[in-house]
Amino acid sequence: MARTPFIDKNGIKRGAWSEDEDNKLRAYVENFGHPNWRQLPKYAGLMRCGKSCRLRWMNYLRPGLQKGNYSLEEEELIIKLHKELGNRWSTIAANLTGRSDNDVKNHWHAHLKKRARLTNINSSTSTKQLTESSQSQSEQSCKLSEHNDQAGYDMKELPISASAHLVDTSCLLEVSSSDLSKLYNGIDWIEEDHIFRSLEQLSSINSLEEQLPDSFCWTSPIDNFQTEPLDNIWTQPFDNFWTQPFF
DNA sequence: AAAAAAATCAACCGCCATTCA
DNA sequence: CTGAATGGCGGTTGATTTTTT
Repeated sequence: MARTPFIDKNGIKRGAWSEDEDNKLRAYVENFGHPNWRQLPKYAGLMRCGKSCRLRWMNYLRPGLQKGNYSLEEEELIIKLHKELGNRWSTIAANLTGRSDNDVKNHWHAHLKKRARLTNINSSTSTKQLTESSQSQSEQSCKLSEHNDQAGYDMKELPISASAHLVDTSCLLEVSSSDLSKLYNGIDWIEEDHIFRSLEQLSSINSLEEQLPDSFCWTSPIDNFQTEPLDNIWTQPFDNFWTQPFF
């Protein structure tokens, strides 16, 4: 993951930090603070440049930092703030406890970008409606075919069906067709390359739950699903499937 | 089992704003 | 005012790990 450590032509160490370096930096900052990052490595006994020390402290060593395991609430907040603020990562990170701007930025690019795009695609069905739909469990209908993916998200795996019903707040759409109900968790579902097929009776949902992302929010109206790889699904007959355009 | 592709994420780079001599 | 020093920010990279083929 990290870059291979090396000494540059000025005698400055670069690349991944060793545990020993971490300890030196941590010990120094905890005792003396960081009034001057450029001077710090000299006094802390580090061969790093000040910039590297600052980065290491801010993104990794700083107390109270939280790594990984973003909650659904955090992810939704990031998406919301990004929509309002754009790529102002430090401002966005400041609204989350224990997250560095670098970490938030990485998480955005790795996990949230596509989901946010779908949220935009679904903007004709507002967040308000999404919430109301979830609370009342009434079905809010929207035409998938009306959605225009201006952001260029690759929707190649999604068939267009007659209608879609929002069923909860975590980008879940229940897609209905004449003889088959399918469910997908927006982007996460596509990333997983699975389709969630509704079955009338299913003894267990364990296998599905294991494959869902941590952020997945299970909702009561959909009790029984099983997963199948997309390839399996697409080889099976499907009403109007091949005549319907993709989006 | 092996190779290729994708994902991950720590660290780097260049630029900008502010401070200060 | 000017310019150097500094902290901070956002875009990007790339080594390693994980997943897929």
